[in-house]
Amino acid sequence: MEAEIRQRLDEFIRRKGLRRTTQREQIVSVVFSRDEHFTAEELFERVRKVDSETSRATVYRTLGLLVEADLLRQIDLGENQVTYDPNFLNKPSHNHLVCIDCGKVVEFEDDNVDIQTDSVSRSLGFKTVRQSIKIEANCEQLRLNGRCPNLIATRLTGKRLRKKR
Amino acid sequence: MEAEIRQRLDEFIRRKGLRRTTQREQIVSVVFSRDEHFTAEELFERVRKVDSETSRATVYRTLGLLVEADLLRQIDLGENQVTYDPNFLNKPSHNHLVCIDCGKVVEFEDDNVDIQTDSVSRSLGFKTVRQSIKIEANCEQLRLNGRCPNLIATRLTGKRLRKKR
DNA sequence: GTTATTGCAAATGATTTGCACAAGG
DNA sequence: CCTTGTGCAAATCATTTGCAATAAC
Repeated sequence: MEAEIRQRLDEFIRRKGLRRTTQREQIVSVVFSRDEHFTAEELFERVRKVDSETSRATVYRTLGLLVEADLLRQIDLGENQVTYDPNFLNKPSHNHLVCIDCGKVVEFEDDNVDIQTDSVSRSLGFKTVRQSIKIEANCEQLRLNGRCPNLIATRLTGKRLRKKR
Repeated sequence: MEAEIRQRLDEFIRRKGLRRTTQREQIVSVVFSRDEHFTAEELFERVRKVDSETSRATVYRTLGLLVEADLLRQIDLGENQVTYDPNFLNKPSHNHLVCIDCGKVVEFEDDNVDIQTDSVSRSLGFKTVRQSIKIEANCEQLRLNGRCPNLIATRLTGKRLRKKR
């Protein structure tokens, strides 16, 4: 994975007449070191642990680059900050289900859904380039058993639940 | 339509122990006087024409109320501001296709899509509460004939194309 | 050497909030 | 009256930008 990312990025950098810098290298390796979604601020903090000099501005600028190079995608999870998803290289057509009970985000790929949405596009006279689906849903286990396995899993892994505000 | 909105809003206001104010009445009637999507700022300008005293803060606060009452929905069209959609009362399960060529937004409802996404939810152990789908697509007519009827229609009706930035 | 890139701090822009006054019930 | 709502201006918060210094190529 790493290799393909480097390659794509180098290609992008060459094509655009940009430069390979230490900061970009570091940011990219932090971005793709995990498959979790993140915000710019969260990335900034992670990057700072690797290099305490890197500025917030450079993080934002590099994020813009990665999105432009289509290595990273912005997704809308209903927060006030933009969320970034590093998993589109592995799962080019995945979408997101957000648990209303615990905030957990589940990624899914489903060909039938894609077929249906493509069909909608076509019938409207368009050709789908990309789509984003967000399903907000309740956990059935919680409703039936009063316990949400996702909630528990989420607590255990320490993943962030819903945003404060 | 108007009647049902008033009724729902009154019910919401009563239930929450809120008050009916001139500003709220005016804002609501402006919001539902058209079926176009709008931003808070655009609404503010429209409201100002009716009552030049109304503040931006009240517009924002009322928007929050309407969303909470589920009379209005926030949608993500990839702009930097939140977009509001007043059409969910008429079309409870509609979604959006955005033309990459001209920025036109087309609303669509499709039962098959809903069936597929519900099925995805179920298979993951969830129960869908709501979903939002954004299809980004190219206009086939533009590709085939070099002309985009939507683009033309959009120009004629003077609707806003893509955001500046 | 050029030209792109960085870090910093200041600017921006949308949205929110504290507060004194006004208005609904 | 008593409490909620409003307008105003200031505050927030994420993100962007101008600029002088720094680093790619």
